[in-house]
Amino acid sequence: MWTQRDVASGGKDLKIASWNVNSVRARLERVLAWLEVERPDVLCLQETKVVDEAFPIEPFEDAGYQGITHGQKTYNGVAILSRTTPQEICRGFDDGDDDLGARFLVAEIGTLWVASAYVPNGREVGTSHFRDKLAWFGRLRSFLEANTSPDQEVALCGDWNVTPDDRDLWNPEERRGEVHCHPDERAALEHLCDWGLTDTFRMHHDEAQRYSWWDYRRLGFPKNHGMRIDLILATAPLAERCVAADIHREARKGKGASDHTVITADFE
DNA sequence: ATGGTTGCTTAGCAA
Repeated sequence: MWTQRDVASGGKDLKIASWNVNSVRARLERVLAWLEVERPDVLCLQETKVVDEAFPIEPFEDAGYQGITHGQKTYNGVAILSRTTPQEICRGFDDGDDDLGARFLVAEIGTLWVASAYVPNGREVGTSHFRDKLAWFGRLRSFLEANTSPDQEVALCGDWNVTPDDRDLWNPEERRGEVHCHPDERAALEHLCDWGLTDTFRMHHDEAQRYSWWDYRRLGFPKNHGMRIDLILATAPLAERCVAADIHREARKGKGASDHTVITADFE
C-alpha cells in the first residue's frame, strides 16, 4: 500500500487527522485554512451536522481531497476526506439496531482502513443515553470482529466522548464518576482497545493537561479547562509505524472555533 | 442546582 501512496503523495509518510468540527458549514473556512497548511493525507470529521446532499464537498475537492460522507439533518454526521480515493466500506454498524444518528463511517484507502466515529455523548450517568453509549462501544467491537482484523492496518479516528484516564481532564477529582470519566466508560474504551488498538497520542506523550475539547459555556479554553476525548486509535501494524502524534491547540483559538480542536498522527 | 456558549432551526434541543 505504501507504494501506491508514494506515488500519490510524493513521499512514504502518512498523516491522518481527526476533527470534531461542530458543523462543517460553519467551520468551512477554518478547516480549509488548516488543511492548506498541514496537508494531511486523510481527515476524519465528526459533527458535520448536514445531510449528504448539502455537504460542501466542492471546496474540499478544490483543495485536493475526495470525500465520503454519512450525515443527517441538524445533529451528528461524519465524513472522511482523503487525497487518494476513499472506497466506502460501511456506514453505521449494519447490525440492525438503532443507529443513534449518523455516527460511524468506514473507508478503505489503499489497503488501509479508516473510520470516523462520533460516540454518543451519554448525557448523564444512569440514563438510557448513557447505557446506549456503553453499548455503542460493544457494537463497534463486534463490527470490527466481524469485518476486519487487528492484523490489518486500521485507524479509528474520532470523538470518543471518554477521557482515557485522569491525565485527560483538568478536574478529575471534581468530576469523578461523572459522564466522560466514569469507570464504565473507561472500561468500555479499554475493552475496545483490547481488541488490538493503541492510543497513538500516548505512544509519544505522557503528560497531563493536553486536551482536545474545551467547553464553550464555561469559557474553558483560555483557562485550559478541557478534556482529551478525541483519539486516533491504530492497530499494531499501523501503530508500529507511528512516529508522531499531536493535538493542534492553535486551531481552537480565536472567534469561530469548534469546541474541539484537530488531532493528528503521523506514520512512516 | 445552575450557569455559561454555540449551531441548527427558528423555540427548543443537543452538546
